[in-house]
Amino acid sequence: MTIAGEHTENQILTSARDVFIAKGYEGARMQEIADRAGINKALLHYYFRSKENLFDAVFSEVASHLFPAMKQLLESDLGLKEKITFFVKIYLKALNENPYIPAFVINTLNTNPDGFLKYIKKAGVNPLLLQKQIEDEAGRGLIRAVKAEHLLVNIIAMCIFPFVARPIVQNIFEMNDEEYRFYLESRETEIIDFVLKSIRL
Amino acid sequence: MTIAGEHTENQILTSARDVFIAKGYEGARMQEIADRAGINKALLHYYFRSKENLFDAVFSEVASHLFPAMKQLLESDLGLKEKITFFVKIYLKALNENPYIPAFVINTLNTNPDGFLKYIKKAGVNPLLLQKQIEDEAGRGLIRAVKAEHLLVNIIAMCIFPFVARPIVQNIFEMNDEEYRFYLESRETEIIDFVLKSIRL
DNA sequence: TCTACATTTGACCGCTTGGTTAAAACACAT
DNA sequence: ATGTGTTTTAACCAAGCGGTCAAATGTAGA
Repeated sequence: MTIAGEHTENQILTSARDVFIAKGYEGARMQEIADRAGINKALLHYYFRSKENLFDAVFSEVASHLFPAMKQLLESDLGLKEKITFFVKIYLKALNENPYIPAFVINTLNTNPDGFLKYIKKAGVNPLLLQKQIEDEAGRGLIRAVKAEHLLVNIIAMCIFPFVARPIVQNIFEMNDEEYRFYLESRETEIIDFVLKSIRL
Repeated sequence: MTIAGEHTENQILTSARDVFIAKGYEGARMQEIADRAGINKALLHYYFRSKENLFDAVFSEVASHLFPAMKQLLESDLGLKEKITFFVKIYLKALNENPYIPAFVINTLNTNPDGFLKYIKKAGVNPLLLQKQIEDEAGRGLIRAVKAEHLLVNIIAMCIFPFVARPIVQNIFEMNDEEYRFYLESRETEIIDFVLKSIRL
């Protein structure tokens, strides 16, 4: 692969990601991806043999950024409260930089449930360590006992939801875009506070 | 409209809802909707002039079931803790009966953001009442002070997330379908407990 | 400059899609 | 039975889709 070739390939991947995220798999058009990449449509098939291949390439790139940070943090040796604090901060920062990814993932997840297991499995997120830490700190009277599979889901849910359901939330609370940006910012301390308050003794 | 006609129309709406939810707007095929309804494809256009019209009909029906229950509960005169308890129970029950609706709504919300505001506005969910009640009960020392726009979002997020991200959650925690059903059931008391613990003084 | 290979293009293809049409089948009041 | 309006159908259409192909262009070493 030449340097020019790599540049073209990256251009395609970037354009494809944008279009797939905005329109979903079925709604995305190979022509539009080609146009945005500034190339001929036939060239898409030269680099990625089919639409499905192209989508797989895009998705695996997105997925590869999704889990490792989570895994790394879960396996660090911080105290639980610090771990939760950092996790929420890192996670919300990542979401702010890619606000459309969760909806994209959810959409793909539900219209095409197959083909995901490999990415999830490969990520190797292991909640057992978290459970152990919870039990340990609960035993030492630092927090109350909670189940890891609920705590983790609760935290992630609270982080992601305002991004995937933005139009609903924004409208019910009658915020403009500026106010919503502010609202998203304020959720960082709010979620951390909410969780820590809940798991205190 | 004759009785037979109404029957056909309902048949179409039911089939259309199933297909739209399973495949999304772009992925849904008029032919498949017709087949499932046991009728000719041309008859779809006789009752609903276009695919877009049919989708609107389906979505407005779904949306009309989404908010009224929420609104009614928020405006009832229960104490906050009872209100939260009932809300989670009712909401999870509705989700269990229609587990694919949230993903469908999120998908539509993000690929076609327009046309939603009317349903949301019409629903008239008013969080001001909730905020007032929170301030009141906080003033009386029953709970700590929280912001309604965070509390409400937190609760709904925790309820919905395991339904829209089921494949991920199920896989990370290595559950089979039976175990996941059980997990979803256990979340009811877990969420209620998590929230009430968080807002205690 | 010639050669061999990778990259890029415009034109094209078969198929599926949402949508139309004219006629048939039905329902029902007279 | 007949006429009238509604409901249903098979056949069809133009447009748009993902994908292909042969030819053109670029790029490097010999």
